[in-house]
Amino acid sequence: MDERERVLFERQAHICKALSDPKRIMIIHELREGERTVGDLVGALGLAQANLSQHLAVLRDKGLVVAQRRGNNVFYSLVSPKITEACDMVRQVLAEQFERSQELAGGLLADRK
Amino acid sequence: MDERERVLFERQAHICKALSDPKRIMIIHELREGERTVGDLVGALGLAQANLSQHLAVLRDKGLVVAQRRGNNVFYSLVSPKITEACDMVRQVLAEQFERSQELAGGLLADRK
DNA sequence: ATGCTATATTAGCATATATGCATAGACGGA
DNA sequence: TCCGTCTATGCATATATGCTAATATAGCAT
Repeated sequence: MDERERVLFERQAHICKALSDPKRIMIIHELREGERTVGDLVGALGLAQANLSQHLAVLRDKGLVVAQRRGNNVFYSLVSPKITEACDMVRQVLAEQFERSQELAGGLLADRK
Repeated sequence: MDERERVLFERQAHICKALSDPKRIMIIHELREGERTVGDLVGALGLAQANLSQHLAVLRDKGLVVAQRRGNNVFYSLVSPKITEACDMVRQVLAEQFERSQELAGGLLADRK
């Protein structure tokens, strides 16, 4: 495993870390519909403004969202649709996990009859 | 945002958290070639056995890998190819980030001449 | 049983992260 | 300029994470 690859893995890990908080996933989920102001997000997600702003800062630092100030508001949007796709793939992993646990549950019922 | 969705986001976050460490990404990268014993992984990745074992435990707990004992060895493998796909999508996000920074760098050079 | 190899777990420490609260900064309007 | 609104930052604290070293468990062979 060479050094270059090691660095890539590290950066990949950083991106995943940005996605590893439910509130940040909610933010991304909301932004997939289009750009939103901080106030919009506070309303939609019911988070405290300061807290939301901190999570937005994390997403900004990892390069997943961009902020544009327009007048009194700051509009956030996703840097790339790939981000949504990545989240969707993780969702699919999750879906498979549920399927597997349903199979197990089904097995239990089958044993019973 | 209903309760059900909130729970999903939390579980999604847990999966991402499992992917948010470079060593664990290396493990997954290695496992995409097929199943590996803990010893194989120690050799391939150059991690301390105890440390590796802990990371494997994380991946196990989050349901991303499975362990099967055969004789004296424990073989690990990915539960699903979707996991690899999810990692690949994250990699693509990373790739886009590099492209963007190259564009910026290109802009600098252009300004200079 | 004993010992050997392979793997897992525990404890302790250092570092990082999330959160709430208070406050600071930016912008538009009077 | 002063005010009100929108957004960001700093600080204190609680919790989580990763690492190492030591120890425990499981299976195989003698």
